[in-house]
Amino acid sequence: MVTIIDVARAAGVAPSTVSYVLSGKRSISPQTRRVVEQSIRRLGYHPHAGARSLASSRTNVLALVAPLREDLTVMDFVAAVASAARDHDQDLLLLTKDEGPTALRRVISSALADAMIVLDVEAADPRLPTLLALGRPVVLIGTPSQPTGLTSVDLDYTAAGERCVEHLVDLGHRSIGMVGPAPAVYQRGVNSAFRFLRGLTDSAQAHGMLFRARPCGHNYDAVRDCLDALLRLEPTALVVHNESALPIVLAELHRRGLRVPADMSVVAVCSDTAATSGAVPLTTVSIPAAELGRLAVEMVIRQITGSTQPETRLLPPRLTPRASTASRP
Amino acid sequence: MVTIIDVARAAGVAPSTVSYVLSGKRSISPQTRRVVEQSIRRLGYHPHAGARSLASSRTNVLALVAPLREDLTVMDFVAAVASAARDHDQDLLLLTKDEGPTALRRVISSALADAMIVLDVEAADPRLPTLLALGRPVVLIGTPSQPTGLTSVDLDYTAAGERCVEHLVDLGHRSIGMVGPAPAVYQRGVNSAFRFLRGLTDSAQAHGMLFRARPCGHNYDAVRDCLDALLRLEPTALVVHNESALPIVLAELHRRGLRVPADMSVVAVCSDTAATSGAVPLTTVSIPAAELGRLAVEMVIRQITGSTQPETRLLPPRLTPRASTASRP
DNA sequence: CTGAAAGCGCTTACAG
DNA sequence: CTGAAAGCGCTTACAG
Repeated sequence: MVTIIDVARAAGVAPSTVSYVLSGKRSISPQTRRVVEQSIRRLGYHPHAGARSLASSRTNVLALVAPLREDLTVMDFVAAVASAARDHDQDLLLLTKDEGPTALRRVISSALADAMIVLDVEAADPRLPTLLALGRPVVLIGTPSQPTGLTSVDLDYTAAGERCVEHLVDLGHRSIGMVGPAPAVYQRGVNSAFRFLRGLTDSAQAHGMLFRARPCGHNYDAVRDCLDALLRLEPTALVVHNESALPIVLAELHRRGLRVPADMSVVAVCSDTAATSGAVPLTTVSIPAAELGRLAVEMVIRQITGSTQPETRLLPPRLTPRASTASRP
Repeated sequence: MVTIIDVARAAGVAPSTVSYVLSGKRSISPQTRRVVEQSIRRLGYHPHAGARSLASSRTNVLALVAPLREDLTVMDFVAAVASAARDHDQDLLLLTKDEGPTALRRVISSALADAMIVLDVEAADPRLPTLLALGRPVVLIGTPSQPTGLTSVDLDYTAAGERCVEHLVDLGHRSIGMVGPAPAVYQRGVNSAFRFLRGLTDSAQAHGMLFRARPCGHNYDAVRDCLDALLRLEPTALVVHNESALPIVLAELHRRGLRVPADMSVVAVCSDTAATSGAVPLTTVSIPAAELGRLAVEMVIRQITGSTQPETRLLPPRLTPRASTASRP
């Protein structure tokens, strides 16, 4: 292995000088810098991460705690965080949600990472106290129901609900049904589910609209039952907050002879990919995974480099009208 | 931070003894072991990963190089590798495919990981020479077209193609259409695409069946065109090797008044989740992501701990009959 | 069965 | 603007 001593010898300088060229922590004469950089390149030198971490107590590694279920949105977040991390010269350690609080403690205590980004936080999440106790830089993607003293970023789901209703009001709709996340999601206390529902409900009421919401599993029977229940109110529009159920919902509307958007408008909350891969491009409030991931990395790095106050950042929703919504039939 | 010296002091032994208790690399008296383990627990000691890596030249970290696109199967692989890694007390560093060969060199040279698991290898993959030159433990998930001197695991796609045809032959079908991966997949030279097609083609010919295959993008227009082309042969069965296009294919068959399986049998190559989330549970040859991920981790660890010969391991396909295939109409 | 000590490859005060 | 040296927290021969 090529060490800093090899580079120093090749460049005719002290190892510390090589270190300072690399870190930029003190001024180096242009000639010295040039010679050192040349040697680094010529020898293919890469600093030993462990040695660096031992000496500096910085790993330049971020840990991402993700729920590794089959879910395109999760994949979006992982991709966004990975790419943002690299843009900031950080590597990414991947932890799975089911490893629980002990894994977080282990990773921080053994100096495998400097900071954590945590996806899919639940209402009474057992990792929250641990995260707080660790006293390390943390950013949650998602919003816990209680203030936790931790920094978080999320889509403003309340505003997203309102935005959906406004869009449908503008199109003249008077009755809306909502296909929600699976019952398990509500049981786990995933806050975004409640906030989106709240936004819809309040806004529907404010506009004097008929509104009914149902949780919905993502298998055929669950979707059929859900639609049976919703269609009793004779809605002319459906809001779907369940990416996995989405294709089934569309297939089932079709089966019932309800054309989108002629007979039924559909607004979905999902990734743009999911929205545009079906037969009819869907009007969406998209989950800005790329932006949230990037933001999370930036905020966690700000915490690493200087101390900051815990804050909650909610991104405003953006509704993109596509072919699945139209004026009330 | 709690160090090995703190533990040693608390237990009244030398630091080296604590180290040996942890590693099990020499015999320790039961009393000493007990006292040391107690101190470790009481103090909440976690060895410093960097220090350990520096002293032992082992990181206990595996690097996974994944294509982070929106794809449930990729997610399956990532989840499988992550969980298998933890079962072997390894942590996981996540690299993205688009970081290219330099990232691999960087990670190995700077001792961030001991070994690599690489997904989504292409025919003329620029990472292959680098991987070989690194001389580190590597397992590819997928099969390069040329023998590379690297170990790999994959589904036996040729056999998978044959299996699909046999299943349909048994049901009396005489004409089969195949909805393939996107043209870009063939252009990238993803070997599994060619091998699956080969298996289908050869087997169809051997059974004297009509067979036509088409690559297919995963948007509505592409699917419509693809089906237009395939249906000219009046197939009674479709094999779909394109998870993203799958829901669109089903929707489009429906639109054309073709009932599954009454008018058209469908066999899909995809994850079980994708197969069972639609209105009709699909007959599949499933991609055994969990098994492949686990196997890859085991093989790479075998390489780390003792040297081994490069080998290629192909898992036999398993066809699961579900509701989407039936006897020829 | 256990200890004392060298050494892994860096960073960073200390000194000039 | 640069160097010599201590020290980060482990592991592992060496010794007994």
